[in-house]
Amino acid sequence: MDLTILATSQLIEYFKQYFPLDEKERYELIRLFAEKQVKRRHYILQQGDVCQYYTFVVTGCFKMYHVDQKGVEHNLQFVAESDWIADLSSFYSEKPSLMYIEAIEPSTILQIKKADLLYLFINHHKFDRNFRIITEQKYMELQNRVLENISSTGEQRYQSFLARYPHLASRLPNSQIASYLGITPEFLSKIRSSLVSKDKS
Amino acid sequence: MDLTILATSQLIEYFKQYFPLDEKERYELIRLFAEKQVKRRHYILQQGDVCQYYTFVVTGCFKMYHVDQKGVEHNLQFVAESDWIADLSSFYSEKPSLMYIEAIEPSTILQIKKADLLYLFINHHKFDRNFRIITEQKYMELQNRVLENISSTGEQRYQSFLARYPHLASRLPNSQIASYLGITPEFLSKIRSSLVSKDKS
DNA sequence: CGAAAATTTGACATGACTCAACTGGAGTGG
DNA sequence: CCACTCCAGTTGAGTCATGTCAAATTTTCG
Repeated sequence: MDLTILATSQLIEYFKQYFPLDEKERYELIRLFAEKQVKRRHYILQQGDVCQYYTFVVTGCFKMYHVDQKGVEHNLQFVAESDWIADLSSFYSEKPSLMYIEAIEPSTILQIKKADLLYLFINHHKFDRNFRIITEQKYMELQNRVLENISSTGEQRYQSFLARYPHLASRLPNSQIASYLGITPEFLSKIRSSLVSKDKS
Repeated sequence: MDLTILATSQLIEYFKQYFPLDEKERYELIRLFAEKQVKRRHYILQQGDVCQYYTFVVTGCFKMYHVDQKGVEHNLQFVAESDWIADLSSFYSEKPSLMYIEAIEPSTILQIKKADLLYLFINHHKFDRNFRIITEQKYMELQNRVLENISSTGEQRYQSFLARYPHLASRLPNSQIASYLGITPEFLSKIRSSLVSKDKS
């Protein structure tokens, strides 16, 4: 049995949210996306490498992060089922990435190479549209995050993260969430214990 | 003389960076984008209104900001010549916006309505591609900003802003830059004076 | 079960905010 | 051309938010 077809059918379902795909388009997805299993703590991108693939997460969960000069990790994003991940800047420029993309859970992914994605864009312009819409949605999310970063305290950002991404919050260690919020794990721990005492009162 | 054609020619030049346009496409741009003059301190979007237009800035400069419950402004972005501005979230959902978009300088803009933009996407798929690329680039920029927000001090973010957007920094009052960076104007002033004494030594 | 990782806690240090007072231009009107 | 106002920017004192480091505790997973 060809597992790729199973995984790809999830990708096809995903695209149907936006626009129905015809048979030729479905065929191209099956042909151009390669399935891969990734173990927990394994990388699909490491700092210094060029990001070669645009990745669709079928099952599992990843984090993309940067490591600064002091060796501290800063989580830029988490992605789980039916979501996309790539370091776009490295992917399009073909320059070494500053990021790591690491599996937080054992995961199944579908990957497409840059040349194949460009082929898709040129020959099936529906994908230009799909990726325009996907990117616009991610842009809005990111804009929201920036707004919170410049206007809210760590406590407010934490509560907002819990409310917005409950499916992620329950799967992630707090230290990872702290890194995403831009605070230290110690400080997040203090926030959490102060929330507990607020709840009681 | 039709000034719209002059302004639109700048828009056409802008699109040429990505892909050349044929005559029909140029004609559609001229037909669907409306030129407008905006005076300093005037708004093209106010909180509570639906964002009706996707706006291309021909000359001048705008800021998009949110006003929180305490009445404090938080600058989400600045845009100047040959750049785009809209509250995408309100534009696509047609729900009231939480943002203001205000001219910082007397400006000339070109605006397109949602229905006309969708018409463009459907009938000239090159624009799906152009806007996919534009949004991808803005996404990368925003991702960079998030990374700085969660990993750097106010001083580092200020220096990085000066280096990355010199054409904006020279035109903006410091209080506006402080709001963009997520710090108070007083604190930015202290950062600036500490940088001066560092320079001397 | 045991080792390693994650979380909590406390003392202290620093970044950043608040508020209020002061300074120094950039208009504006006489 | 001067006096006046107004607003952005600066400065200082006190405070709050968050970071640092180290140690204790709990949880996770092999």
